Amino acid sequence: MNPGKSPRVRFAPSPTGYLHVGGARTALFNWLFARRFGGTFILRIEDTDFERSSEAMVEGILEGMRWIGLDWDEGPFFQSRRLDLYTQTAERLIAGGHAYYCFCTKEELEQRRAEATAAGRPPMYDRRCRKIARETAAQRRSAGEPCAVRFAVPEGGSTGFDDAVFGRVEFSNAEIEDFVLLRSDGIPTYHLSVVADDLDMELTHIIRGADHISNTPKQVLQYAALGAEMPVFAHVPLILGPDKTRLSKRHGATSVIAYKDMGIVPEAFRNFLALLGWSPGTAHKDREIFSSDELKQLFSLDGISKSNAVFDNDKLAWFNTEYIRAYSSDKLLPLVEEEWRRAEFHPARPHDEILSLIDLLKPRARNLKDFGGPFRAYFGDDFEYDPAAVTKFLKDAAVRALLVELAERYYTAAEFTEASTEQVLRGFAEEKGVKAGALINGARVALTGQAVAPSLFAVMTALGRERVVRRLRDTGGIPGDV
RNA sequence: GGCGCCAUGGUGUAAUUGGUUAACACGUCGCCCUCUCAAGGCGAAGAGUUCGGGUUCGAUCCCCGAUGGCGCUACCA
Repeated sequence: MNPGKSPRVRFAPSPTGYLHVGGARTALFNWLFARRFGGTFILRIEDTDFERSSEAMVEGILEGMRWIGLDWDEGPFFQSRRLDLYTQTAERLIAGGHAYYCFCTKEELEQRRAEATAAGRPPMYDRRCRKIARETAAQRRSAGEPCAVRFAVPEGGSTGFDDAVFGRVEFSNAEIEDFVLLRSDGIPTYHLSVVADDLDMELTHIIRGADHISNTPKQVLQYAALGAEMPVFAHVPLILGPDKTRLSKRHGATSVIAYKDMGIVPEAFRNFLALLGWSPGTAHKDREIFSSDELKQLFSLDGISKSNAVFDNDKLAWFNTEYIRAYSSDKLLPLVEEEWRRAEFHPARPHDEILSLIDLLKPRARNLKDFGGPFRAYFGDDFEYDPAAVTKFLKDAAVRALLVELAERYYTAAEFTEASTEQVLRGFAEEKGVKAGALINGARVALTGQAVAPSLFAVMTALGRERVVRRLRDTGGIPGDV
């Protein structure tokens, strides 16, 4: 790294879709890198493809970044508002003899490309406009003939760069075509706008997806032509779906926000993402859970692996439960409340009771959704009985009848504590000659609607005597097979 | 097709950078615990490092080749 110069990095998504997991990880790595080395993290929106870009997508990207907790120091900058910079850069390139006007139309190019492919030749631009004399070109241009600007790639030799993760990468110039810098409508292509901006924003490190490796030489060529100092390139391997093909909607959620909607805790997602394609190394090889601060302290480019990584939902789910379990109830509350809002559920319990209920339930939570679904019965009376749970533990009419009878024991009991409720139930079971377990399991379903719950007597005291009695009395009316 | 990159159990990653019984985590399976389900505890299966050659006393690690996967191959980014 360049000593004495604090790093400047950027995340530069194009708003043609929501923030997807690959982009999110690239953003995360950039952010981590900047934070680790006291650098600057810049957000730049590459919206020069007017056809496909939209403002809604910009908002979606920002939302995704905020959700995983990535804050940027500069921007967001929009390339669509910086067009002057690109035309100026193109002019500099033309003046220096590194670029030229091309009058070929899109249709002509397509046709020639098709012909070349059919003839088995590489479908590269044949450089015919490169031969047009400068004055002639200027004339045709001022006469109003539409033209694009192409970069004049050197005829021989090769172009390469030292990638911080892949090492030396070299391409023969013969493989690089004279790519378009400025379209005939004056809008720059990606190739031009990236280098113009990366230069203008004085970026020191370009950390981006490995899918950009192949067009990096096009940028290197421009740096050289402009006499500019090259940044350090660090390409990050891609994230694949379980079938090892590029992650796409086919594999389920691809948008980061979808994971929020699925009940994933942002810190868990971030932690999971950080370890996809990066490792803190031997010193921490036995750890998986890293706080944001720890990641900021540990991250470095040389921990990035070279091979693509498969996105594993199971592992993400594991991170999620780890985080939920580790959270204090008041830290978890806002997340749970958001889930409730989404589910249009309005808990009918006082604040402090809600907190202790969260503490009671979180060891069994894998997902924020649990609080809006399976755990509803704890927070209010608006809940449903899980049919599978009913068939499992309440299909016996005798058990149901006993539970109704048991309700009266609790109604008249002197006290209602964890110990006393257990004592009452076990005594009752013995008296009736049934196994306590049968009653306990049945009561669990009657009280919570679920077959899964914390210890029954903890549940009872958490619910309170009034609810327990009422729900047990209603046991007979619970729908399901008897 | 051309060019580039990559290759450690099913998945994510380690391996003092040539010397280990190839480690950890997720997942899977079994047992214990038990009022359910998780968790937890204990244990197991699962890779000889894609394959084939080399270099070396010795290769996961270096070299060559093959195979496979991925990426790029636009007046998209």
